[in-house]
Amino acid sequence: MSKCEQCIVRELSSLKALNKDELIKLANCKTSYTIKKGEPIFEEGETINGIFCIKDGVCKLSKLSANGKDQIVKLVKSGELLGQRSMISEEPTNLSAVALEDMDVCFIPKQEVMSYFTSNNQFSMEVMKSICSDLKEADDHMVSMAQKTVKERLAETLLFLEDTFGKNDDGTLRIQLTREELAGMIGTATESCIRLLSEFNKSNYIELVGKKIKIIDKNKLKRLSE
Amino acid sequence: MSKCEQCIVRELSSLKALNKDELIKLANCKTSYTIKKGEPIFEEGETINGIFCIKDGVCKLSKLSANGKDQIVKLVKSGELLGQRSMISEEPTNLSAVALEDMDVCFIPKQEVMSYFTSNNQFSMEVMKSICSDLKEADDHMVSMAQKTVKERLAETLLFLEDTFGKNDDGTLRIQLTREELAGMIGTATESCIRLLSEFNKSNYIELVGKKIKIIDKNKLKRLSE
DNA sequence: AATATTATATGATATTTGTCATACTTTAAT
DNA sequence: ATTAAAGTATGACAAATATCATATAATATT
Repeated sequence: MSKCEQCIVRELSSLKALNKDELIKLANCKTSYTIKKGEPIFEEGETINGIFCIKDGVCKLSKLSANGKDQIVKLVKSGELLGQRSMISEEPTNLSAVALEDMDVCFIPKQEVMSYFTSNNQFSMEVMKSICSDLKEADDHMVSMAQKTVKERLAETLLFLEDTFGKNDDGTLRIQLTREELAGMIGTATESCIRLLSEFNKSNYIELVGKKIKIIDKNKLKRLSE
Repeated sequence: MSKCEQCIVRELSSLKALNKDELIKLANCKTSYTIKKGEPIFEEGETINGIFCIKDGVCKLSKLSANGKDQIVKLVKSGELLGQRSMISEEPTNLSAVALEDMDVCFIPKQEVMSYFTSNNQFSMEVMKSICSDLKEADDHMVSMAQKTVKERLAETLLFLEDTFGKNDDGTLRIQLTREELAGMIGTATESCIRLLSEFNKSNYIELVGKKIKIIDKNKLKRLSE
């Protein structure tokens, strides 16, 4: 059982509002474990009795739609918390969380989080702010989906992926998504996604290095996305 | 200056967690006013230093997209609070709020709300829950936008409007939206929306009574929306 | 190593949706 | 009351996107 004090999640998430005593309590009640790429952290419909701290790795939050396609709602990366929404609402989650890479995760039981809510007002405010920020993102995302073309959304998403997850040494996007997953992010058919990637490739906006994607012309993509 | 105790907003919103003393304080610091149909409560980019209580009427929360179309993100009706997101984030709002009918509204200054957050933990939890519920709705809405056809979304939206705002005596939807606004809700061109309404009309799923819409076959619409 | 499976790619085609033009109807303004 | 403006409606067409078919490449399995 490691201490939580130097953990990246404590540094970056709402947990930064916790004091020393609370951190010690936290270290004693958390459970940590690893999740292999492709495995779920939780699935649509489950009740979540606590929150997950992402120490390492990235996962996708997705929802299976009526037509059988998996819509990716959000990517969550190390330093972030997961499951707050469902825990606070006391409702089963509407999303599945599946690891895109091997992950290190901790689980904090609900009881513990609730005790912070009552004892530490700053923590409550931090959590509120982070949910508000999710809400703003979700609204903006919704407007994108409703008003932008698939091409615009693909350009936007590629830029987002580079900004958020960075590049490998060879310049390709560090985060590894299949074409199907990328299509699931922008809300389109896999074939349409592949076709547009080819088009971007031919136009020299991006370069396809096997399955990997390298952004060549950020400005063009940015202009395209607006 | 009226008391807040019997107000519908106090009954239905997070304000139900306030105690007597807090309600008296609230009644003393709130400002109430009316807003005419078509007028804004606030506009995209404004900083919001408090929350609005909707005593009567309905307003639309919308965002102007790059292509000049107004995407309606949410409708807010009497009994609900407005502006929490922006106030808590301490960021300018990303949405405009415009009255769809004449409205009665109260404004509670930020300072006052913040004092409830520190003094009344149950109030904080209620606000958190309501934002979480907005977030869930936004995510679901996003998936709809991404995965459903315009026809499915129109069917879904018509059912939502009847369920949420009810019917007039003649069976038409109580909430009065222009075709452009309805198109703005489902994220499509006004002409496409009108065309599909005509189609639904011909198929006897709905009846167009002038500008008003009357749902005839709920089940067919429900099946269509899935 | 050989085979099966999955992911990526592309063509052909159908369907959906947007755009532009125009007419008609209702509402607002003078 | 007349005119202007805005909202509703529909046709014709273009553009975007999905679907189905098939080929190839990469990966996993035996």
